[in-house]
Amino acid sequence: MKRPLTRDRVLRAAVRVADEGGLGALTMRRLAEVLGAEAMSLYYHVRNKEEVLDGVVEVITSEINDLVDKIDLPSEGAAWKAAVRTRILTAREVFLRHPWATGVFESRTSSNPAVLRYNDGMVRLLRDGGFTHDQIHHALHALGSRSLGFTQELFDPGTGPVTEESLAALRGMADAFPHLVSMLTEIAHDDPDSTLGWCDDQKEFEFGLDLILDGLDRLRA
Amino acid sequence: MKRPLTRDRVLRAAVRVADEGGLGALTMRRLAEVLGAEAMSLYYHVRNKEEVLDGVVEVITSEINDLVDKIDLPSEGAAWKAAVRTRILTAREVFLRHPWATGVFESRTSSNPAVLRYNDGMVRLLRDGGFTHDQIHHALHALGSRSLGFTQELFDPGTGPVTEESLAALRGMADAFPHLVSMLTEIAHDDPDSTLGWCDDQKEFEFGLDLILDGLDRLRA
DNA sequence: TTGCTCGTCTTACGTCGTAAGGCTACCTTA
DNA sequence: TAAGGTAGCCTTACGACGTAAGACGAGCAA
Repeated sequence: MKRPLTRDRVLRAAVRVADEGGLGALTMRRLAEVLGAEAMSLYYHVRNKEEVLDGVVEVITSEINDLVDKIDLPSEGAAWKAAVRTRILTAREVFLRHPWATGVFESRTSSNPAVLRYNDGMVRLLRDGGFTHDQIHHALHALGSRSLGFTQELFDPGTGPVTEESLAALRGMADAFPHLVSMLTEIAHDDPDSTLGWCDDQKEFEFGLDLILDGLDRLRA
Repeated sequence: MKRPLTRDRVLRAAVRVADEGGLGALTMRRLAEVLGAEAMSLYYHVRNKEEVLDGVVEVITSEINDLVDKIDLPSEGAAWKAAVRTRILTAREVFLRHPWATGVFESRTSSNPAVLRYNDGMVRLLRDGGFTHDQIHHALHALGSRSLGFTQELFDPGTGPVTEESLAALRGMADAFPHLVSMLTEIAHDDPDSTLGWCDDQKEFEFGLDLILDGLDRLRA
């Protein structure tokens, strides 16, 4: 890395570092290292680490915008739903490439240009669908982070495949959490194709998304 | 603070420290200080800071469980919706008391007993409503963190009240984000009761919640 | 009395973000 | 062309963090 430092190069390098080593690896020193510079040199291009993280949000969101800008789908009237659905699932792909990034988005109320631009496009699609501005406002809040393609999961029976041990552990909790356990055992039984693990994140995301989009569709004038 | 240290006292103190100074104030040294001890003494009762944070999740969720356990509402058949709604809005109150806590929940896949117990109760209510186990599973994923009463907002026109300056700033962005700006100006105009700020978080939360609950209700057999 | 073990404290290490200021290469301007 | 300034990068150092290693004292068991 011999080229001169740039705010833009710094931010792109930050994404690269996090891609390789996770968010924990994103250190000012490590960031400088991959740029062939010293930590303090970064501060000429960036006020502090917070600004690096803000910049990361911007880089990721720009990546999303580049993708969704290429989508050319009708959005007038009833077509709004498919258009919004595609937009959101496209954005989601970016977060699948940068799994660490959701944590950064969660930690700041991002009002940078890229995020505003993404939301602007969202408002346009909903407007095409015939929603009022007030409805659109509610819709954006109802979608929350889902509009960018990710959700906060609190319920996760465990990553990894459904093993015999985990089923045994489940049976051990049947007394303490009877309803939960009987649900999970049925889930595991219904889907013996257990290599995928307990839950199919993508399917669940789409289920929740469709639930909301269908609900919104019913509100249209 | 002269009483002997306890894992439980440590965890409760952690919640207190975060309540007073935010999550950033939750330091092993600060935590020891409010307990009248030294930092390293904590490690006898707690493996590391991660375990403190896990414990904080447990304390907060227990606080939630204490509240929702007192709810005595019918949940059979169509009554499921009101029961779940009340449960979730009750949980939400706890996070309004501990605003910093959402960040802790987000940062870990919490499978501690308290969270399992909360989810167990949720499954029971949905079961009472007549949902299949498979539907309940989808429902829990669709609700995500909303089942505990909080959401990840990415869209926030700005905290604080709607001032003349912020409206002027809005007009300045009309060229870059036309749809977004025209929506926001209409929102601000429709609701001149601007002291509340741009968005009523509680109203928006309930809107999104009802959207999902209504959608689920239509799936019932 | 002796010795163990439980709970706490002292000291210290490595890592983090970053403040303060030094060094050089280049540009401006007389 | 010489003088001075500034842009860009670096060195050094500080305080805060999590925590490893082990010392210390009190209480109990033998």
